[in-house]
Amino acid sequence: MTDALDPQPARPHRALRRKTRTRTALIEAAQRLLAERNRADMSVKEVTEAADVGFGTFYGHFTSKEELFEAAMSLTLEQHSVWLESVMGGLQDPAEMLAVGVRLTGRLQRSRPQVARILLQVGLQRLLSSVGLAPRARRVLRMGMVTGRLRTGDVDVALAAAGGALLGLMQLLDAEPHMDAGRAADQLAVKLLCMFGMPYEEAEALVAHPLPAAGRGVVPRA
Amino acid sequence: MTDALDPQPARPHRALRRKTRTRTALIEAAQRLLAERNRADMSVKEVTEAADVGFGTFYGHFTSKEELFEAAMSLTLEQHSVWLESVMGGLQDPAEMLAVGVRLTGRLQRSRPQVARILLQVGLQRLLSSVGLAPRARRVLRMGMVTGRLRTGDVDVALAAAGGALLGLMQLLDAEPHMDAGRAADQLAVKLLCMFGMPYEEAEALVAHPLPAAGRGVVPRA
DNA sequence: ATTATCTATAGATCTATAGATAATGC
DNA sequence: ATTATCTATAGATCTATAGATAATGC
Repeated sequence: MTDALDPQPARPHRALRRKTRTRTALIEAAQRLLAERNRADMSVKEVTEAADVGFGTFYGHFTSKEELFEAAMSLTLEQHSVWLESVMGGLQDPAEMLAVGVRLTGRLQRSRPQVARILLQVGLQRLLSSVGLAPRARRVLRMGMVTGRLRTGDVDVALAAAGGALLGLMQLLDAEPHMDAGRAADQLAVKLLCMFGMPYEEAEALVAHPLPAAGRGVVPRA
Repeated sequence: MTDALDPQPARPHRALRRKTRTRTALIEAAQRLLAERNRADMSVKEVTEAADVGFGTFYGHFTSKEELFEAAMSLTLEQHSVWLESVMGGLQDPAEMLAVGVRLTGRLQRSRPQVARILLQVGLQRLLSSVGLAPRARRVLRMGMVTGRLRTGDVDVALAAAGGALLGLMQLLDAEPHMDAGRAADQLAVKLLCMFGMPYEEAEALVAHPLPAAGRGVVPRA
Protein backbone atom coordinates (compact mmCIF):
# COMPACT_ATOMS: atom_id res chain seq x y z
CA MET A 1 0.00 0.00 0.00
CA THR A 2 2.45 2.67 -1.09
CA ASP A 3 0.87 6.01 -1.68
CA ALA A 4 3.59 7.16 -4.09
CA LEU A 5 1.08 7.04 -6.90
CA ASP A 6 -1.38 9.22 -5.06
CA PRO A 7 0.39 12.26 -3.68
CA GLN A 8 -2.77 13.65 -2.18
CA PRO A 9 -5.21 10.97 -1.04
CA ALA A 10 -8.83 12.04 -0.97
CA ARG A 11 -8.93 11.54 2.79
CA PRO A 12 -5.85 10.84 4.87
CA HIS A 13 -6.34 7.76 6.96
CA ARG A 14 -5.95 9.18 10.42
CA ALA A 15 -8.31 12.07 9.75
CA LEU A 16 -10.86 9.64 8.38
CA ARG A 17 -10.57 7.50 11.47
CA ARG A 18 -10.97 10.56 13.65
CA LYS A 19 -14.13 11.54 11.85
CA THR A 20 -15.49 8.02 12.11
CA ARG A 21 -14.74 7.97 15.81
CA THR A 22 -16.66 11.20 16.35
CA ARG A 23 -19.60 9.94 14.33
CA THR A 24 -19.63 6.75 16.37
CA ALA A 25 -19.53 8.75 19.60
CA LEU A 26 -22.57 10.72 18.46
CA ILE A 27 -24.52 7.63 17.49
CA GLU A 28 -23.66 5.82 20.71
CA ALA A 29 -24.69 8.85 22.74
CA ALA A 30 -27.98 8.89 20.86
CA GLN A 31 -28.47 5.20 21.59
CA ARG A 32 -27.83 5.81 25.27
CA LEU A 33 -30.24 8.72 25.42
CA LEU A 34 -32.90 6.85 23.47
CA ALA A 35 -32.64 3.98 25.92
CA GLU A 36 -32.79 6.21 28.98
CA ARG A 37 -35.66 8.43 28.00
CA ASN A 38 -39.15 7.70 26.94
CA ARG A 39 -39.07 9.50 23.67
CA ALA A 40 -36.83 11.15 21.16
CA ASP A 41 -37.21 14.48 22.89
CA MET A 42 -33.57 15.32 23.27
CA SER A 43 -31.80 18.38 21.86
CA VAL A 44 -28.69 18.46 19.73
CA LYS A 45 -26.87 20.05 22.62
CA GLU A 46 -27.70 17.14 24.90
CA VAL A 47 -26.44 14.66 22.34
CA THR A 48 -23.16 16.48 21.75
CA GLU A 49 -22.58 16.87 25.47
CA ALA A 50 -23.29 13.20 26.08
CA ALA A 51 -20.87 12.38 23.27
CA ASP A 52 -18.33 14.88 24.64
CA VAL A 53 -18.13 16.59 21.29
CA GLY A 54 -18.32 20.23 20.29
CA PHE A 55 -21.78 21.44 19.50
CA GLY A 56 -21.16 22.55 15.93
CA THR A 57 -19.44 19.28 15.10
CA PHE A 58 -22.84 17.66 14.95
CA TYR A 59 -23.66 19.39 11.70
CA GLY A 60 -20.56 18.04 10.05
CA HIS A 61 -22.04 14.56 10.43
CA PHE A 62 -25.80 14.90 10.32
CA THR A 63 -28.08 17.50 8.86
CA SER A 64 -30.82 17.01 11.43
CA LYS A 65 -31.73 15.26 14.63
CA GLU A 66 -33.99 12.91 12.72
CA GLU A 67 -31.08 11.76 10.61
CA LEU A 68 -29.14 10.88 13.75
CA PHE A 69 -32.06 8.99 15.29
CA GLU A 70 -32.56 7.13 12.07
CA ALA A 71 -28.92 6.11 12.07
CA ALA A 72 -28.96 5.12 15.74
CA MET A 73 -32.10 3.03 15.41
CA SER A 74 -31.09 1.35 12.18
CA LEU A 75 -27.72 0.49 13.67
CA THR A 76 -29.34 -1.01 16.75
CA LEU A 77 -31.69 -3.12 14.66
CA GLU A 78 -28.88 -4.24 12.43
CA GLN A 79 -26.62 -5.10 15.36
CA HIS A 80 -29.31 -7.16 17.02
CA SER A 81 -30.13 -8.90 13.80
CA VAL A 82 -26.50 -9.76 13.10
CA TRP A 83 -26.06 -11.03 16.64
CA LEU A 84 -29.16 -13.21 16.44
CA GLU A 85 -28.02 -14.62 13.14
CA SER A 86 -24.57 -15.44 14.47
CA VAL A 87 -26.07 -17.24 17.45
CA MET A 88 -28.69 -19.10 15.45
CA GLY A 89 -26.41 -19.88 12.52
CA GLY A 90 -26.46 -23.62 13.12
CA LEU A 91 -30.23 -24.06 13.19
CA GLN A 92 -32.14 -25.60 10.30
CA ASP A 93 -35.69 -26.10 11.56
CA PRO A 94 -37.76 -22.93 11.03
CA ALA A 95 -39.87 -23.76 14.07
CA GLU A 96 -36.81 -23.91 16.26
CA MET A 97 -35.45 -20.72 14.68
CA LEU A 98 -38.66 -18.99 15.63
CA ALA A 99 -38.54 -20.38 19.14
CA VAL A 100 -34.89 -19.53 19.72
CA GLY A 101 -35.27 -16.05 18.26
CA VAL A 102 -38.16 -15.32 20.61
CA ARG A 103 -36.42 -16.84 23.62
CA LEU A 104 -33.21 -14.91 23.03
CA THR A 105 -34.88 -11.60 22.26
CA GLY A 106 -37.03 -11.91 25.36
CA ARG A 107 -33.94 -12.50 27.49
CA LEU A 108 -32.39 -9.43 25.90
CA GLN A 109 -34.44 -7.32 28.27
CA ARG A 110 -32.11 -8.51 31.03
CA SER A 111 -28.86 -9.21 29.21
CA ARG A 112 -28.78 -5.95 27.25
CA PRO A 113 -31.43 -3.63 28.54
CA GLN A 114 -30.22 -0.74 26.40
CA VAL A 115 -30.75 -2.62 23.15
CA ALA A 116 -34.10 -3.86 24.41
CA ARG A 117 -35.24 -0.38 25.27
CA ILE A 118 -34.36 0.91 21.85
CA LEU A 119 -36.12 -1.98 20.14
CA LEU A 120 -39.18 -1.10 22.19
CA GLN A 121 -39.02 2.50 21.08
CA VAL A 122 -38.41 1.72 17.44
CA GLY A 123 -41.30 -0.54 18.05
CA LEU A 124 -43.87 -1.52 15.55
CA GLN A 125 -43.21 1.40 13.31
CA ARG A 126 -40.09 0.04 11.71
CA LEU A 127 -39.84 -3.44 13.08
CA LEU A 128 -42.11 -4.62 10.32
CA SER A 129 -40.80 -2.71 7.33
CA SER A 130 -37.20 -2.03 8.18
CA VAL A 131 -34.12 -3.65 6.84
CA GLY A 132 -32.47 -6.06 9.20
CA LEU A 133 -34.77 -7.91 11.51
CA ALA A 134 -38.00 -7.99 9.55
CA PRO A 135 -36.69 -9.58 6.34
CA ARG A 136 -34.91 -12.32 8.25
CA ALA A 137 -37.96 -13.07 10.37
CA ARG A 138 -40.10 -13.12 7.25
CA ARG A 139 -37.71 -15.57 5.66
CA VAL A 140 -38.03 -17.90 8.64
CA LEU A 141 -41.80 -17.78 8.51
CA ARG A 142 -41.88 -18.35 4.77
CA MET A 143 -39.57 -21.31 5.14
CA GLY A 144 -41.88 -22.68 7.81
CA MET A 145 -44.83 -22.24 5.48
CA VAL A 146 -43.37 -23.88 2.37
CA THR A 147 -41.97 -26.82 4.32
CA GLY A 148 -45.29 -27.28 6.09
CA ARG A 149 -43.59 -26.99 9.45
CA LEU A 150 -45.53 -23.86 10.44
CA ARG A 151 -49.08 -22.99 9.49
CA THR A 152 -48.48 -19.28 8.97
CA GLY A 153 -51.31 -18.29 6.72
CA ASP A 154 -50.55 -14.87 5.21
CA VAL A 155 -46.88 -14.31 6.02
CA ASP A 156 -47.29 -10.59 6.63
CA VAL A 157 -50.09 -11.18 9.12
CA ALA A 158 -48.01 -13.90 10.77
CA LEU A 159 -45.02 -11.57 11.04
CA ALA A 160 -47.11 -8.76 12.45
CA ALA A 161 -48.64 -11.11 15.01
CA ALA A 162 -45.38 -12.72 16.11
CA GLY A 163 -43.39 -9.48 16.11
CA GLY A 164 -46.12 -7.60 17.92
CA ALA A 165 -46.47 -10.32 20.54
CA LEU A 166 -42.73 -10.28 21.10
CA LEU A 167 -42.72 -6.53 21.53
CA GLY A 168 -45.63 -6.85 23.93
CA LEU A 169 -43.60 -9.26 26.02
CA MET A 170 -40.63 -6.90 26.03
CA GLN A 171 -42.89 -4.10 27.17
CA LEU A 172 -44.19 -6.30 29.96
CA LEU A 173 -40.68 -7.23 31.05
CA ASP A 174 -39.67 -3.58 30.93
CA ALA A 175 -42.56 -2.63 33.19
CA GLU A 176 -41.98 -5.55 35.59
CA PRO A 177 -38.28 -5.68 36.39
CA HIS A 178 -38.72 -8.54 38.84
CA MET A 179 -40.33 -10.89 36.36
CA ASP A 180 -38.40 -13.96 35.25
CA ALA A 181 -37.57 -13.04 31.68
CA GLY A 182 -36.46 -16.52 30.68
CA ARG A 183 -39.65 -18.16 31.87
CA ALA A 184 -41.84 -15.52 30.24
CA ALA A 185 -39.96 -15.67 26.94
CA ASP A 186 -40.19 -19.45 26.86
CA GLN A 187 -43.91 -19.26 27.55
CA LEU A 188 -44.35 -16.87 24.66
CA ALA A 189 -42.32 -19.13 22.37
CA VAL A 190 -44.63 -22.05 23.18
CA LYS A 191 -47.66 -19.85 22.54
CA LEU A 192 -46.39 -18.69 19.17
CA LEU A 193 -45.60 -22.23 18.06
CA CYS A 194 -49.15 -23.21 19.02
CA MET A 195 -50.40 -20.20 17.10
CA PHE A 196 -48.66 -21.57 14.04
CA GLY A 197 -50.26 -24.97 14.41
CA MET A 198 -47.86 -27.00 16.52
CA PRO A 199 -49.41 -29.25 19.22
CA TYR A 200 -48.82 -27.98 22.74
CA GLU A 201 -46.70 -30.88 23.98
CA GLU A 202 -44.47 -30.75 20.93
CA ALA A 203 -44.00 -27.02 21.35
CA GLU A 204 -43.08 -27.42 25.00
CA ALA A 205 -40.54 -30.06 24.13
CA LEU A 206 -39.00 -27.87 21.45
CA VAL A 207 -38.74 -24.92 23.81
CA ALA A 208 -37.10 -27.17 26.41
CA HIS A 209 -34.09 -27.49 24.11
CA PRO A 210 -31.00 -25.75 25.43
CA LEU A 211 -30.28 -22.35 23.93
CA PRO A 212 -27.23 -21.87 21.74
CA ALA A 213 -24.34 -20.20 23.58
CA ALA A 214 -25.54 -16.63 23.50
CA GLY A 215 -22.32 -14.91 24.50
CA ARG A 216 -20.29 -16.43 21.71
CA GLY A 217 -21.42 -14.59 18.63
CA VAL A 218 -20.14 -11.43 17.09
CA VAL A 219 -21.13 -8.71 19.51
CA PRO A 220 -20.70 -5.31 17.92
CA ARG A 221 -19.87 -2.75 20.54
CA ALA A 222 -22.50 -0.29 21.64
CA MET B 1 -83.28 22.85 40.73
CA THR B 2 -83.99 26.34 41.96
CA ASP B 3 -80.94 28.34 42.84
CA ALA B 4 -82.73 30.59 45.29
CA LEU B 5 -80.81 29.02 48.11
CA ASP B 6 -77.51 29.73 46.46
CA PRO B 7 -77.37 33.33 45.36
CA GLN B 8 -73.87 32.97 43.93
CA PRO B 9 -73.20 29.50 42.60
CA ALA B 10 -69.56 28.48 42.55
CA ARG B 11 -69.70 28.27 38.79
CA PRO B 12 -72.59 29.58 36.76
CA HIS B 13 -73.90 26.99 34.38
CA ARG B 14 -73.31 28.69 31.10
CA ALA B 15 -69.77 29.67 31.97
CA LEU B 16 -69.06 26.12 33.03
CA ARG B 17 -70.38 24.79 29.78
CA ARG B 18 -68.28 27.28 27.89
CA LYS B 19 -65.17 26.17 29.69
CA THR B 20 -65.99 22.54 29.08
CA ARG B 21 -66.53 23.23 25.42
CA THR B 22 -63.13 24.87 25.14
CA ARG B 23 -61.45 22.03 26.93
CA THR B 24 -63.13 19.55 24.62
CA ALA B 25 -62.00 21.55 21.60
CA LEU B 26 -58.41 21.40 22.83
CA ILE B 27 -58.54 17.66 23.45
CA GLU B 28 -60.16 16.93 20.12
CA ALA B 29 -57.58 19.05 18.34
CA ALA B 30 -54.87 17.09 20.13
CA GLN B 31 -56.50 13.83 19.06
CA ARG B 32 -56.58 15.01 15.46
CA LEU B 33 -52.95 16.11 15.50
CA LEU B 34 -51.83 12.91 17.21
CA ALA B 35 -53.58 10.89 14.53
CA GLU B 36 -52.12 12.93 11.67
CA ARG B 37 -48.54 13.08 12.77
CA ASN B 38 -46.09 10.43 13.65
CA ARG B 39 -45.25 11.68 17.08
CA ALA B 40 -46.25 14.07 19.80
CA ASP B 41 -44.03 16.77 18.36
CA MET B 42 -46.59 19.53 18.18
CA SER B 43 -46.41 22.92 19.88
CA VAL B 44 -49.01 24.53 22.09
CA LYS B 45 -49.54 27.10 19.38
CA GLU B 46 -50.42 24.43 16.85
CA VAL B 47 -52.91 22.87 19.22
CA THR B 48 -54.64 26.13 20.05
CA GLU B 49 -54.81 27.10 16.39
CA ALA B 50 -56.22 23.72 15.45
CA ALA B 51 -58.77 24.14 18.25
CA ASP B 52 -59.47 27.73 17.16
CA VAL B 53 -58.78 28.97 20.65
CA GLY B 54 -56.62 31.79 21.95
CA PHE B 55 -53.09 30.79 22.75
CA GLY B 56 -53.08 31.72 26.42
CA THR B 57 -56.35 29.91 27.01
CA PHE B 58 -54.44 26.67 26.91
CA TYR B 59 -52.87 27.36 30.30
CA GLY B 60 -56.25 27.81 31.88
CA HIS B 61 -56.95 24.15 31.17
CA PHE B 62 -53.63 22.33 31.21
CA THR B 63 -50.32 23.08 32.84
CA SER B 64 -48.24 21.38 30.16
CA LYS B 65 -48.38 19.72 26.80
CA GLU B 66 -47.85 16.33 28.40
CA GLU B 67 -50.97 16.81 30.48
CA LEU B 68 -52.99 17.45 27.33
CA PHE B 69 -51.58 14.40 25.56
CA GLU B 70 -52.28 12.30 28.57
CA ALA B 71 -55.88 13.48 28.59
CA ALA B 72 -56.30 12.97 24.84
CA MET B 73 -54.86 9.47 24.89
CA SER B 74 -56.71 8.36 27.98
CA LEU B 75 -59.94 9.62 26.51
CA THR B 76 -59.35 7.76 23.27
CA LEU B 77 -58.59 4.52 25.09
CA GLU B 78 -61.62 4.94 27.27
CA GLN B 79 -63.89 5.75 24.34
CA HIS B 80 -62.77 2.72 22.44
CA SER B 81 -63.12 0.52 25.47
CA VAL B 82 -66.64 1.74 26.18
CA TRP B 83 -67.59 1.26 22.56
CA LEU B 84 -66.24 -2.28 22.49
CA GLU B 85 -68.07 -3.12 25.67
CA SER B 86 -71.33 -1.76 24.36
CA VAL B 87 -71.02 -3.82 21.19
CA MET B 88 -69.92 -6.98 22.94
CA GLY B 89 -72.29 -6.67 25.84
CA GLY B 90 -74.30 -9.72 24.93
CA LEU B 91 -71.44 -12.18 24.69
CA GLN B 92 -70.78 -14.76 27.37
CA ASP B 93 -68.07 -17.04 25.96
CA PRO B 94 -64.61 -15.60 26.73
CA ALA B 95 -63.21 -17.16 23.55
CA GLU B 96 -65.80 -15.40 21.46
CA MET B 97 -65.21 -12.17 23.36
CA LEU B 98 -61.55 -12.39 22.49
CA ALA B 99 -62.32 -13.16 18.87
CA VAL B 100 -64.89 -10.41 18.47
CA GLY B 101 -62.67 -7.86 20.22
CA VAL B 102 -59.80 -8.62 17.87
CA ARG B 103 -62.01 -8.66 14.79
CA LEU B 104 -63.63 -5.34 15.64
CA THR B 105 -60.43 -3.60 16.66
CA GLY B 106 -58.71 -4.75 13.48
CA ARG B 107 -61.54 -3.34 11.40
CA LEU B 108 -61.18 -0.08 13.31
CA GLN B 109 -58.24 0.77 11.07
CA ARG B 110 -60.77 1.33 8.30
CA SER B 111 -63.91 2.36 10.13
CA ARG B 112 -62.23 4.92 12.39
CA PRO B 113 -58.70 5.51 11.23
CA GLN B 114 -58.18 8.36 13.67
CA VAL B 115 -58.86 6.22 16.71
CA ALA B 116 -56.74 3.45 15.25
CA ARG B 117 -53.83 5.80 14.69
CA ILE B 118 -53.96 7.04 18.23
CA LEU B 119 -54.13 3.52 19.63
CA LEU B 120 -51.05 2.73 17.57
CA GLN B 121 -49.22 5.70 19.01
CA VAL B 122 -50.25 5.07 22.56
CA GLY B 123 -49.04 1.67 21.69
CA LEU B 124 -47.58 -0.83 24.02
CA GLN B 125 -46.54 1.74 26.56
CA ARG B 126 -49.95 2.21 28.08
CA LEU B 127 -52.05 -0.40 26.39
CA LEU B 128 -50.87 -2.91 28.94
CA SER B 129 -50.97 -0.89 32.13
CA SER B 130 -53.61 1.72 31.45
CA VAL B 131 -57.07 1.97 32.73
CA GLY B 132 -59.74 1.10 30.25
CA LEU B 133 -58.78 -1.49 27.70
CA ALA B 134 -56.17 -3.51 29.55
CA PRO B 135 -58.24 -4.39 32.63
CA ARG B 136 -61.17 -5.50 30.53
CA ALA B 137 -59.01 -7.61 28.28
CA ARG B 138 -57.31 -9.12 31.31
CA ARG B 139 -60.72 -9.99 32.74
CA VAL B 140 -61.69 -11.82 29.56
CA LEU B 141 -58.47 -13.81 29.59
CA ARG B 142 -58.80 -14.67 33.25
CA MET B 143 -62.36 -15.81 32.69
CA GLY B 144 -61.13 -17.97 29.86
CA MET B 145 -58.51 -19.45 32.11
CA VAL B 146 -60.71 -20.28 35.09
CA THR B 147 -63.43 -21.77 32.93
CA GLY B 148 -60.87 -23.83 31.03
CA ARG B 149 -62.03 -22.36 27.76
CA LEU B 150 -58.67 -20.73 27.00
CA ARG B 151 -55.25 -22.06 27.95
CA THR B 152 -53.72 -18.70 28.79
CA GLY B 153 -50.86 -19.64 31.08
CA ASP B 154 -49.65 -16.53 32.89
CA VAL B 155 -52.39 -13.98 32.26
CA ASP B 156 -49.97 -11.07 31.96
CA VAL B 157 -47.91 -12.86 29.34
CA ALA B 158 -51.09 -13.81 27.53
CA LEU B 159 -52.28 -10.21 27.57
CA ALA B 160 -48.93 -8.91 26.34
CA ALA B 161 -48.91 -11.47 23.54
CA ALA B 162 -52.47 -10.89 22.39
CA GLY B 163 -52.34 -7.12 22.75
CA GLY B 164 -48.98 -6.90 21.05
CA ALA B 165 -50.12 -9.10 18.17
CA LEU B 166 -53.20 -6.95 17.72
CA LEU B 167 -51.11 -3.79 17.63
CA GLY B 168 -48.80 -5.46 15.15
CA LEU B 169 -51.77 -6.13 12.91
CA MET B 170 -52.93 -2.53 13.19
CA GLN B 171 -49.47 -1.35 12.25
CA LEU B 172 -49.52 -3.63 9.23
CA LEU B 173 -52.94 -2.36 8.15
CA ASP B 174 -51.76 1.21 8.63
CA ALA B 175 -48.77 0.60 6.39
CA GLU B 176 -50.78 -1.27 3.75
CA PRO B 177 -53.93 0.72 3.04
CA HIS B 178 -55.08 -1.65 0.34
CA MET B 179 -55.11 -4.71 2.55
CA ASP B 180 -58.44 -6.30 3.41
CA ALA B 181 -58.72 -5.38 7.09
CA GLY B 182 -61.59 -7.75 7.80
CA ARG B 183 -59.82 -10.78 6.36
CA ALA B 184 -56.59 -9.96 8.15
CA ALA B 185 -58.31 -9.33 11.48
CA ASP B 186 -60.22 -12.59 11.22
CA GLN B 187 -57.00 -14.44 10.44
CA LEU B 188 -55.40 -12.97 13.53
CA ALA B 189 -58.39 -13.91 15.65
CA VAL B 190 -58.07 -17.54 14.52
CA LYS B 191 -54.34 -17.46 15.27
CA LEU B 192 -54.85 -16.10 18.76
CA LEU B 193 -57.49 -18.71 19.56
CA CYS B 194 -55.05 -21.39 18.43
CA MET B 195 -52.40 -19.77 20.56
CA PHE B 196 -54.70 -20.22 23.54
CA GLY B 197 -55.23 -23.89 22.81
CA MET B 198 -58.29 -24.06 20.60
CA PRO B 199 -58.18 -26.51 17.67
CA TYR B 200 -57.87 -24.81 14.30
CA GLU B 201 -61.20 -25.92 12.86
CA GLU B 202 -63.08 -24.87 15.96
CA ALA B 203 -61.36 -21.47 15.89
CA GLU B 204 -62.27 -20.96 12.25
CA ALA B 205 -65.87 -21.83 12.96
CA LEU B 206 -66.01 -19.41 15.87
CA VAL B 207 -64.54 -16.61 13.79
CA ALA B 208 -67.07 -17.30 11.06
CA HIS B 209 -69.82 -16.12 13.42
CA PRO B 210 -71.41 -12.85 12.34
CA LEU B 211 -70.17 -9.78 14.16
CA PRO B 212 -72.52 -7.90 16.48
CA ALA B 213 -73.96 -4.76 14.90
CA ALA B 214 -71.02 -2.44 15.29
CA GLY B 215 -72.72 0.85 14.58
CA ARG B 216 -75.29 0.44 17.28
CA GLY B 217 -73.43 1.08 20.47
CA VAL B 218 -72.75 4.29 22.27
CA VAL B 219 -70.36 6.17 20.06
CA PRO B 220 -68.90 9.11 21.94
CA ARG B 221 -68.05 11.89 19.55
CA ALA B 222 -64.45 12.56 18.64
C1' DA C 1 -68.79 41.50 39.70
C1' DT C 2 -66.86 37.46 38.19
C1' DT C 3 -64.96 34.30 35.15
C1' DA C 4 -63.13 32.75 30.66
C1' DT C 5 -60.84 34.00 26.86
C1' DC C 6 -57.75 36.68 23.95
C1' DT C 7 -53.59 39.54 22.59
C1' DA C 8 -49.04 40.80 23.23
C1' DT C 9 -44.62 39.98 25.02
C1' DA C 10 -40.55 38.77 28.09
C1' DG C 11 -37.43 35.22 28.79
C1' DA C 12 -35.72 30.90 27.75
C1' DT C 13 -34.82 27.70 24.78
C1' DC C 14 -32.89 25.56 20.40
C1' DT C 15 -31.06 25.34 15.58
C1' DA C 16 -27.83 26.40 12.21
C1' DT C 17 -23.82 28.79 10.83
C1' DA C 18 -19.60 31.71 10.73
C1' DG C 19 -15.09 32.22 12.18
C1' DA C 20 -11.27 30.51 15.10
C1' DT C 21 -8.50 26.71 16.67
C1' DA C 22 -6.43 22.20 16.62
C1' DA C 23 -4.94 18.02 14.23
C1' DT C 24 -3.05 15.85 10.31
C1' DG C 25 -0.44 15.28 5.80
C1' DC C 26 3.25 16.55 2.84
C1' DA D 1 -2.36 23.09 3.11
C1' DT D 2 -6.23 20.67 4.32
C1' DT D 3 -9.67 18.86 7.16
C1' DA D 4 -12.15 18.19 11.53
C1' DT D 5 -13.46 20.16 15.50
C1' DC D 6 -14.61 23.82 18.72
C1' DT D 7 -16.50 28.39 20.41
C1' DA D 8 -19.60 32.01 20.02
C1' DT D 9 -23.69 33.95 18.30
C1' DA D 10 -27.67 35.48 15.24
C1' DG D 11 -32.23 34.34 14.35
C1' DA D 12 -36.06 31.60 15.03
C1' DT D 13 -38.65 29.21 17.73
C1' DC D 14 -41.58 28.12 21.97
C1' DT D 15 -43.35 28.52 26.78
C1' DA D 16 -45.55 30.89 30.29
C1' DT D 17 -47.57 34.98 31.99
C1' DA D 18 -49.47 39.73 32.45
C1' DG D 19 -52.89 42.80 31.19
C1' DA D 20 -56.94 43.74 28.22
C1' DT D 21 -61.29 42.26 26.38
C1' DA D 22 -65.53 39.69 26.11
C1' DA D 23 -69.15 36.85 28.14
C1' DT D 24 -72.07 35.76 31.90
C1' DG D 25 -74.65 36.37 36.40
C1' DC D 26 -77.05 39.17 39.59
